[in-house]
Amino acid sequence: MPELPEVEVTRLSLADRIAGARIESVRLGKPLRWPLGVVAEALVGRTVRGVRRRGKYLLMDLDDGLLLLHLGMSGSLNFAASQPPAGAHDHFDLLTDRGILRLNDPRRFGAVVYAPGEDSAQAAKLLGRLGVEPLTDAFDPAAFHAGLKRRHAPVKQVLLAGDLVVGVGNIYASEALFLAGIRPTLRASRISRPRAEKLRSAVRDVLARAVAKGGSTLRDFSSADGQAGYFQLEAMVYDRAGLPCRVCGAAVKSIRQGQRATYFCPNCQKS
DNA sequence: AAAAGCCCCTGGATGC
DNA sequence: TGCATCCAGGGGCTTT
Repeated sequence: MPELPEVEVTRLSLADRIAGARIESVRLGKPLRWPLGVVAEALVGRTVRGVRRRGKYLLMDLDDGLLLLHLGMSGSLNFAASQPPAGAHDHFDLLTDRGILRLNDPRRFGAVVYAPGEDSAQAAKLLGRLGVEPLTDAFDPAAFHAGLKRRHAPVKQVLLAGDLVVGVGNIYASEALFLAGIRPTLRASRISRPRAEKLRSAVRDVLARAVAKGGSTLRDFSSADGQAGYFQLEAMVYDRAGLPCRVCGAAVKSIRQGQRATYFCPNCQKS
């Protein structure tokens, strides 16, 4: 589920409502990617200052420290005045004086990490390897092209890796490459400057439009106020294997790259 | 340094 | 109906 648009939509649906909330208690379900353990007690009494996003991480600024949330493959947040009894996949509740923030994550690839201060080694390690934010001016054509030049892997996998540019997951990588007319298997280093600029624009365009549509709800994503996303209805190639390309009518192809499905139009993306 | 695999986990869809 | 197999929006870690 959650690529940059879904995480950003979650943030937008949550930030204003939770800002200023005082944490009263924490409920833990099964362990997520890393067990939060007794550290949960350190959260009690803290106040939430705001919510930022870095790549696919949500960063909750506290009056003392930082709480990192990652939705993994199947996670979603819900923030409401009250919550039903915790279900089998509700693994983290933050009970505050403004409502309860609940993380539901069936596959448990998500994570909650508490960074007590600026010096949290774990947080620094996780955030330190992240590439540039695609929707900011820091995502500039020259640097992006130079980064691609340095990589010999297929461009789809370079986009997914997240160390050059963050936030592009499996849906939006295929979509951006379609918009740019680039074959996903093309080695990143072989992309010309003009095509790199086209790809940069495509990445920004598809991510921004997906945020505007509330993200993509493939099975169960919803924002923190329960809204589904609708961008999946506009997908040009993702999950459309065998169906006609919306531009030229050729059959969309599906291949596997690094154990993930990739979709492209063999006619619109010749190289 | 970069690339390629492996693995974490659960549930839904498909096929026999 | 039951059971096995494959696949799914991510990414950290280990091995080449």
